[in-house]
Amino acid sequence: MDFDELLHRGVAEVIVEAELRQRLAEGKPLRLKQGFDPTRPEMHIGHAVGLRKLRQFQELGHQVVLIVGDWTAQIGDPSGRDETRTRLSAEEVRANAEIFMEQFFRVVDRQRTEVRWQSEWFGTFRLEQALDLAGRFTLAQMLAHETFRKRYESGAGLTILELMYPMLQGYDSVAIKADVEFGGTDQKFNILAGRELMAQLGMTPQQVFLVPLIPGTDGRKMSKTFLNTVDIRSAPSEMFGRVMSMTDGVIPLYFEVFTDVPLDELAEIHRALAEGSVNPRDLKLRIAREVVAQFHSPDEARAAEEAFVRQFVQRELPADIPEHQLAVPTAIVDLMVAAGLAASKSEARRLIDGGGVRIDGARVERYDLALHPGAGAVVQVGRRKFVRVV
RNA sequence: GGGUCGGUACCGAAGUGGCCAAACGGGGCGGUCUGUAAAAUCGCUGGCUUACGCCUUCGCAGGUUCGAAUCCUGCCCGGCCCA
Repeated sequence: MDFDELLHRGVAEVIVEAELRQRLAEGKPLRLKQGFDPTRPEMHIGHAVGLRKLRQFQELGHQVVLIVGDWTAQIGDPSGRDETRTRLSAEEVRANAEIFMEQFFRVVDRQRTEVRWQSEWFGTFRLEQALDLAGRFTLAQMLAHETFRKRYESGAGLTILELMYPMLQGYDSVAIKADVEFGGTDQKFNILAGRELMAQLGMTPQQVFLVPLIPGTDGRKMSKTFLNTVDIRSAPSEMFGRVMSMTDGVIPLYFEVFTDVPLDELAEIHRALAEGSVNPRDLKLRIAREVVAQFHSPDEARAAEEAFVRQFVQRELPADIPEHQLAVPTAIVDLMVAAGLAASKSEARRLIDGGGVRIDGARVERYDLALHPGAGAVVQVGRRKFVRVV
């Protein structure tokens, strides 16, 4: 991969690009810092954009340094937050770190990664050092940060502790001698603080590498609250389906950031979409296949695709239907609740009223329809929930 | 510390004594259509009940009333203004 693609494909901003380019050209291994906030260990593929970048750098021989923010987790990153965040216990941090790393190393090469905990240097930090740090930044500098300024001006709570956050994150860079720090665009301020601090201490300031926020499957900001995420920990079939539900508008971008499809082919895809000479579904299948292959394996991706095509394109029953054991004849509504197809009997009835429930393909009309043990009947709710009665 | 406005279902937001399980919008779920896309369109969106109906819910706790989300008292939480 050439430097142009490395520094531009799926990248929001590089500061200072000319310097980083120079360092890359020198060919010496760079230390790439990636911080991790242990308050939020769950990742979706939006986060993977940055991980893929780290991997690409690793392929060129560079070293990733993953920092577990066990100390700053006590403060809570104020970036983009309106409220003070809750703190975590040491056990919670440890458990979250494990969850995080399991996902992280699905993309990033473990062999070329050094894992460091903030407590290594902050655990023995003296007040003297903390004061020295605080003395290197002015209030005006901190208030230049949009988040801080808004909270300060609106009269909402803003503690001195929170003002320390960027300094601590910056000190991490000093401690591990980072050459480049990676992060989302929301990390710009914090990473720049590190750059500033390093310069003050006579070190070569780290370069800033910012990756963009990727829209979710519906085109809005990818967020749990919109239910438009594709979670890295989701099972292959689930992941495949979630990717397939993407709206057409994000297809080109997803190709760009989640696959290695060459740039000229990317342009080709753009054109084909615009003139309607390709079925968008086929493009989506390809993205889904590549995404699942990355987080699981090519074999699982193939299996997920086959299952998907069978179930949703050919409209056949999925190969793998969960079974529900029955001891005595049971009314359909009770079965639905017991098998998790409906949250309550009232909901089960509403689903039946709405025509969303089928047994062996035939629409259910009555609430009291009985199912018998061992019948092997397949109960379907909506398009994707199935249970076989045994 | 004072003043003031407010806390309603997943979210936003009406309702200000009975017609309120609670308008409307969003989201979600389901039907039709389809490419598990979008757009359209129809229905549902507290629980129990085959059903009549019953039960729980409008920040929390009490009270007034035949009857309260709506009135009163206390408490908790938030916004704005003053100090």
